[in-house]
Amino acid sequence: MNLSELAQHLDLAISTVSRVLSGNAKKYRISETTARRILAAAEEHNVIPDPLGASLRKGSLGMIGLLVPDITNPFFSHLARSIELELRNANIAVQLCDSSEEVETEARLFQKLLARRLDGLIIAPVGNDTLGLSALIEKAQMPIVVIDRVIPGLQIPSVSLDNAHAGRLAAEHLIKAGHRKIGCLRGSYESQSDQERLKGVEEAMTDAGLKADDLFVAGKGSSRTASLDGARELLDREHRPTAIVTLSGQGILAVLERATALGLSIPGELSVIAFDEQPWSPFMNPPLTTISQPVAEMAGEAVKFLKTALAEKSEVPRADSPANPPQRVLKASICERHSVTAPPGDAVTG
Amino acid sequence: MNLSELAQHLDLAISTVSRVLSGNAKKYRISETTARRILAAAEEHNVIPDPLGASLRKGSLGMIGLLVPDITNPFFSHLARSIELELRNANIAVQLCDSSEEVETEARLFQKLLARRLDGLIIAPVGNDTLGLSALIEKAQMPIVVIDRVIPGLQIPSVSLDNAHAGRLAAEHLIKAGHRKIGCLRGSYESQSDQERLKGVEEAMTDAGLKADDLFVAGKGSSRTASLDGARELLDREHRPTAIVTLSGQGILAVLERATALGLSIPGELSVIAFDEQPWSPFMNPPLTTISQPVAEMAGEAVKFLKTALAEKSEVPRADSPANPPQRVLKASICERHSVTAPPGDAVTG
DNA sequence: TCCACTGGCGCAAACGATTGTTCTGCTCTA
DNA sequence: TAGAGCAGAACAATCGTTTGCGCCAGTGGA
Repeated sequence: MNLSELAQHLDLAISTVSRVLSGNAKKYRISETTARRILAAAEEHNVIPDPLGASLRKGSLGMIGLLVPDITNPFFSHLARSIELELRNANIAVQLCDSSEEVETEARLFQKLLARRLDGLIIAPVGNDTLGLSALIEKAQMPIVVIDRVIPGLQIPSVSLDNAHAGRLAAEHLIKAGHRKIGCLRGSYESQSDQERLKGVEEAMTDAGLKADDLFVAGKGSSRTASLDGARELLDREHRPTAIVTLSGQGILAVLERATALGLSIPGELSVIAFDEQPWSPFMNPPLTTISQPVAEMAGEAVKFLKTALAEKSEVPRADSPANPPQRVLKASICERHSVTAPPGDAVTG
Repeated sequence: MNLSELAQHLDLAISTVSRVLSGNAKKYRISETTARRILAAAEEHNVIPDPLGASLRKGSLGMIGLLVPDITNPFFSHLARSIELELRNANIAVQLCDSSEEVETEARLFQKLLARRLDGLIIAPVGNDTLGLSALIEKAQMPIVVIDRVIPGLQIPSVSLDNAHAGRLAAEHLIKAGHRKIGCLRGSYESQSDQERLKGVEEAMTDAGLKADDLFVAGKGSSRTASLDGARELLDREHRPTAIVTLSGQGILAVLERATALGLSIPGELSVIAFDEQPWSPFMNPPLTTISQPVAEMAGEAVKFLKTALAEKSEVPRADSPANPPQRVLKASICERHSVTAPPGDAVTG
């Protein structure tokens, strides 16, 4: 039963019913009596205004899109949960899209989300701009906030991690423990986060007087097999690195798997540091030293940015260009456990 | 720019534009020439039909709701990903809702989803029916499929695990290894899955001639602290169980944490089996013996059921009662690793 | 007596598409 | 030459709300 039927049933105008049911009774001076009558009848016949009609009229869907590379990755599932929770209170629904860490899929999904005319978008881009995602974002007439990455030269609100700092954090910890040959396992080759983290590692090594030869990099994808190939590339060689940083996702599992297969003891023969911190990190074998991102805070900031963007959109646009879009960069921290020690045959202690 | 503006611009009727843009040009005998002209102009002015108008007219949103207890739980995030992926191909979007394993929140969200007039719903209920969710489901005029649980007496398509069998699987494995005193750590107290798994454990123990006294049960919630309390209850006693099954979620982490704190070696002094299998299970300390659910298959079945339900809905309802709703029950399997061994002081071997 | 005011509500125009029906010219055939 | 038949496109109803505006009746003041 819809509003007009209910109105007819009560012998009232549909407009009156609408005003009461949307809680604007007094604003439009509907009498107590009528309001009650409508409310009661609505309750009885289980009538709730169809949001579709309302959306059409109001020009707002009450829903935003969330595009992540992999909802299975705990970082993103935590992000998703926090975001959904926060937006729920503002009565905004969340449409979920998972790009499987593929840039083409990401681009396709982005288009689909745009076509759906949602109120806004929170997007955690997979990686670089091979497919011109940033151009798409720029053209889109829709509040968008980018999370986990900042797109250079793009005037879009973003919340991200200082990835270079995070990489540096890991590398400095290893260097301090005495390591000279450090390996890095990338996730997706296109991941910009990984590239920046790698840069941080390089800087720390340079600062410590190490050379480019001392840095080993591998990894061409985030799938299990791709990670395993990368781990093999790093470990199945004569002069292997004495420590490895897995730059994202579940790379750490691949390293552990390969090390186990080779009979390498961790941290005795190989030290490891993993992105990101997880609930089970303390219970791995050995307990993992990890780099931890402030997930909840990132989600909170993203939602805040989105809300202000939504508000600005619904206002009359004062000037053509709004104030500089807010960009927030957060810092990671290190969780020291037992997967890092001095390299074999080294007497140096942290 | 919308269709009518484009139509005006081209000096054509909006209906013609609509038909071409929705790909029904030949069905309505629009000439090649006109079709091309429209397509080109649409491309140029970046016109895509607003799905809102279409939805209103067609009475279908092209979106379903997915209500899970905790998207952060790998079981559900995998589920979500599979579901979203499969529905994407059918051009159906997914709205995500996370009930935080709280029955009240779940009920509230369920109402909200109903109010949104989505095309359908996939719901993985938290637990029992204290709040009459099943009644709500029954009344709802909307295709719904229930996943991970079957609601007794409810004629609704469902995909679930044979939880009793899964519990039995775990218990039998422990009994075979020589254990006589078995502990179970529940997640949420209301979780029906956990209750059924527990029942399976009980049955296996009865079958093996063990008594009710030999079964220890604890756990009042799925949060980290609640789990930890449960673990404490099980382990901080004189005559503690020699083996523990964690019935869901991340209970295993709490058991490991408490065991570590108490200096209990696993599996030497305490054997454990965990629900569910995870990518990192093999790399825990010790590598975990787990009970594994066929997640992808469950998601696939759920989507299949939902699709047929959607199709039936759009058809003319032939009879008042459709055929018996499909209910599929899948079996779990056990992944044997190294967290189970004979109990201390026992010579029995598997 | 008349006017101004206001409380209470109805009218009707959007919002943006889809689709059954109708209308206008043709061409073809008898 | 006229009726049939068809291609091509326009008309208009419809989906379910929201909301600016207008209408009517009663009340108080002048």
